[in-house]
Amino acid sequence: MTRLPPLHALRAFWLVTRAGGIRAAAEEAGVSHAALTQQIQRLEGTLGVRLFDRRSRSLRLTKAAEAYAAEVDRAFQVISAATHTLTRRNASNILTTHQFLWSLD
Amino acid sequence: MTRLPPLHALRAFWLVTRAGGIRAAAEEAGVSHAALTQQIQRLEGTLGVRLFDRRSRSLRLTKAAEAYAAEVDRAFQVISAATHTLTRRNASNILTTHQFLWSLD
DNA sequence: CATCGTTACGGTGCGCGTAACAATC
DNA sequence: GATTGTTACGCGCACCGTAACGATG
Repeated sequence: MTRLPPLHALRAFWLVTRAGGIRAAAEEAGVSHAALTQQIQRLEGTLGVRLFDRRSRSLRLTKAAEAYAAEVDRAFQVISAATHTLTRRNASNILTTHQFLWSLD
Repeated sequence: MTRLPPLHALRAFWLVTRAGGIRAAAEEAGVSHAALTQQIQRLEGTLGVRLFDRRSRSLRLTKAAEAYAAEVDRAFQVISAATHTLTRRNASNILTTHQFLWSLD
């Protein structure tokens, strides 16, 4: 049985865990922090699992979410690397402004 | 530099490569075949790479796309497995009808 | 003529931004 | 008061369905 979570929400989760915070992740990815908050709430809702401990004004991964974050990171890096090798250099001119969001250094 | 393609389009690509055809993939995933066609066109457009050879009325992976399909398959299986272990059994009742689409056996 | 992929056309909810808020350092 | 995450509100297009089409075995 193969069932995927909402992928854009998963991407937001991935960015936040990498950056260590919502606002940092938002700036890196070029999106608003409100968007990331919504996506993470959606992910927690659909999974039925609390992914972050809200402590004061910072986020920390739940124990259950730590292993998950590691696997998600692995998966997105695979996708990123494969996409990069596929499109040597003929892609950047076709991407719309919307795809240019969500690109990190 | 980390840049992700449109993830729903990538998911469609994944389904089609697994099922060996658009209509088969659509039936498996519980979506319309027209939706899959659109997603794959979007993916090819944003990547700037032709992923399938259209021969008569069947699809065959391009040489360039073969390695890509393998990596994409790996990534989605990682996500699927990790999500499954994270949500032992407390998730299925929260999923909306929309998430129930795109679930395979 | 049954089945394939593509195209045409609309509707709707997801994904996003802007702007405000509450809370901690 | 500077900075954090959250909430409120609204907009546009990505995403999907239905229905028709052209083409091949």
